[in-house]
Amino acid sequence: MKTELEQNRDLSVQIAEAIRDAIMDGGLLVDERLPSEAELCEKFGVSRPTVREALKRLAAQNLIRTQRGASGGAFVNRISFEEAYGQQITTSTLLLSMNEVDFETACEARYALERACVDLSAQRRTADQLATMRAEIHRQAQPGLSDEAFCASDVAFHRALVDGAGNPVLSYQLAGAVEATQPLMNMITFTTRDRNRIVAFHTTIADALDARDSQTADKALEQLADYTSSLAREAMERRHKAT
Amino acid sequence: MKTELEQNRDLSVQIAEAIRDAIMDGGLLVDERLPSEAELCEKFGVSRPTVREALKRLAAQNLIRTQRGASGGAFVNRISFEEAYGQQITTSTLLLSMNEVDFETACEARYALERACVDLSAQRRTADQLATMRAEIHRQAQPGLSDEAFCASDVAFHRALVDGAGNPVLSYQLAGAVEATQPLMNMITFTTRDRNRIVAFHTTIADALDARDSQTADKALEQLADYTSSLAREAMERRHKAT
DNA sequence: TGACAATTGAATGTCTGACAATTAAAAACA
DNA sequence: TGTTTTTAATTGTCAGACATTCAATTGTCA
Repeated sequence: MKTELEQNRDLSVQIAEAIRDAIMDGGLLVDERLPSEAELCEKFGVSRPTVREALKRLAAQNLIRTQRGASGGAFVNRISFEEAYGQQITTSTLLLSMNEVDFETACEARYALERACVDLSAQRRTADQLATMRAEIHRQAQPGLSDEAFCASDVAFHRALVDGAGNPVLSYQLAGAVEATQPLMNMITFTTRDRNRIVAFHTTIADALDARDSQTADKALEQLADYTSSLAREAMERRHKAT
Repeated sequence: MKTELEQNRDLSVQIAEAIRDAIMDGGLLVDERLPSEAELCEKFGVSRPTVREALKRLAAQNLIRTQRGASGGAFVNRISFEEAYGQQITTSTLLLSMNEVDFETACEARYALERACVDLSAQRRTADQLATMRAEIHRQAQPGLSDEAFCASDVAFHRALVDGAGNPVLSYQLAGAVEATQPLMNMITFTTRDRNRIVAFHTTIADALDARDSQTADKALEQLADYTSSLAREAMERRHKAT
C-alpha cells in the first residue's frame, strides 16, 4: 500500500499531515502503534530521514510519542490537559507579543472570558479554590512586593476563579487567555493605591463567590476590567509622552 | 561558541528547546534569521540531521519558517492568527476526542464562552456578519441536508456570532471551543423537529443582534445551550440502550 | 548606459548507508 | 524454576553526497 504524495510541497510536511489526519479521523487510536520508520519509508516511498522529520513534527505537537528499543516505535499520544495547557499558553503568548495586539483588546478578551466563568464558579467553587483566592489576595496586599510578583499572584487568583467553574475544558481554554496577558500586565507599574484598589475588587469577588452571589462577582469583575483598562491607558500615555 | 547539551535526553529535543527559549525570551526577534544548519551543527556539536529534526519541531509549532535558496534559511516566524486558529483547533479537537470529555462538559464550556461574546457582538457586529448568520440559518432550514452539513453550518453560524465581537483574541480563543465540539455534535441525529427548533433559536439570536439587543440574544443562547444538552442526553441514552 | 539573460553560490531538501543505544523478548544456564 | 545472557528489533545519531531552489552577481546585447 503506497500512499501518493505531491511533488511540489515538502515531503515531510505532507507525511506529517497524512498521519495527523489519520489520527484525527480516528483511523489511528490512542496508544496504537504506528508502523515502524522502515515501514513508513516503504509506504510513502521516501527515505528514513524524511520520515523522521515528519515524525518529529508530530512529536512537537504532542500527537505522538516515541520509544526506543524492541517493541518500541511511535505511538499515538493521549494528549493530556497539562500538555494542552502548555501549548495553549505558548501559542497565545507568542500571538499577543508578536502581533501588536493592543492591551485593550487582550484585556477585553480576557475579562469577557472570565465573566463567562463567574456564574459557574459561584455555583461550584470549592473551599480549596476559595482559600487559594484569599491567599493570593493576602499576598497582593503585602508591601514591598515587586510588580512582577504582584502580576503573578494576580494570574494565580484569576486561574483559581476560572478553575472554580469545575469545567476542565473552560480551564484549558482560559489558561492561554489569562497567562498570555501577564507579559502585557508586567508593563504596568502599580502604585500602592492601584494595588489597594485591585485587592478590594478581588476581595469583593472572593466574598461574592463565597456567598454564591454571581451577580455581585460579575459586577466587580466588570469594574476590575474597566479599572485595569484605564491603568493601562495611563501607562501607555506616559510611555508615549516619554518618547 | 559551543552550547553544551546533556547526554541523556534526545539531542534534537534539547536543541529545539534552546532555540524556542531564545525566541520567547526575545533573544531572537521576529523575522530574524537563525544561523544556517551548518552553523547550528557547529554550535551544538551535532550532525545536520539532528539539527534538522530540531528545526522541524519548531516549524511544526509555527515558531520558525524555512526558505530554500540563496539568502534562505530559518527565520523566526510572526505567528499569524490563521495559524494560531489551526493549532487551537487541532489541540482542542484531540483533547476532547481523546480524554473522554463528556458532551455535557464540552457543551457547557462552549456556550459559556459564546455568551461572553454576545454583549460585544450586539454592539459591534457588522452587516456582513449578520448576513452570514442569516445565510447559514437559511441553509439549515433546507430539507435534505445531511447531519454533517447541518453541523458544519451550525459551526459557521456560531463563528460569525463570535467574530461579531470584533476582537481577534476572542475569535482565536473560541475557534477551538466551537470547532472542537463539532465531532461530538456529529454524533447526534437531528430530526426535522429538532432542526426547526434550533433554527428558531438561531433566528432569535440573529434578530436580537440585528436590533443590538444583547439580553434577548443571551437568553436565546442559554435556551439553545439547554436544548442542545438535552438532545445530547437523549442521544446518549439511546446509544446506551442499544448496547 | 540600461535591460534582460545566464551563471554562480549558498542554503535547504532528500537520499544512502552505517553505527550506536535502548529495550523487550527469547534463549541459555544454574 | 528463577536468573542471567543473548538476540533482534527499533529508534537515535552520524557522515557524506546529490538535488533543488532562489537571489545576487555577472555577462551580454541593444
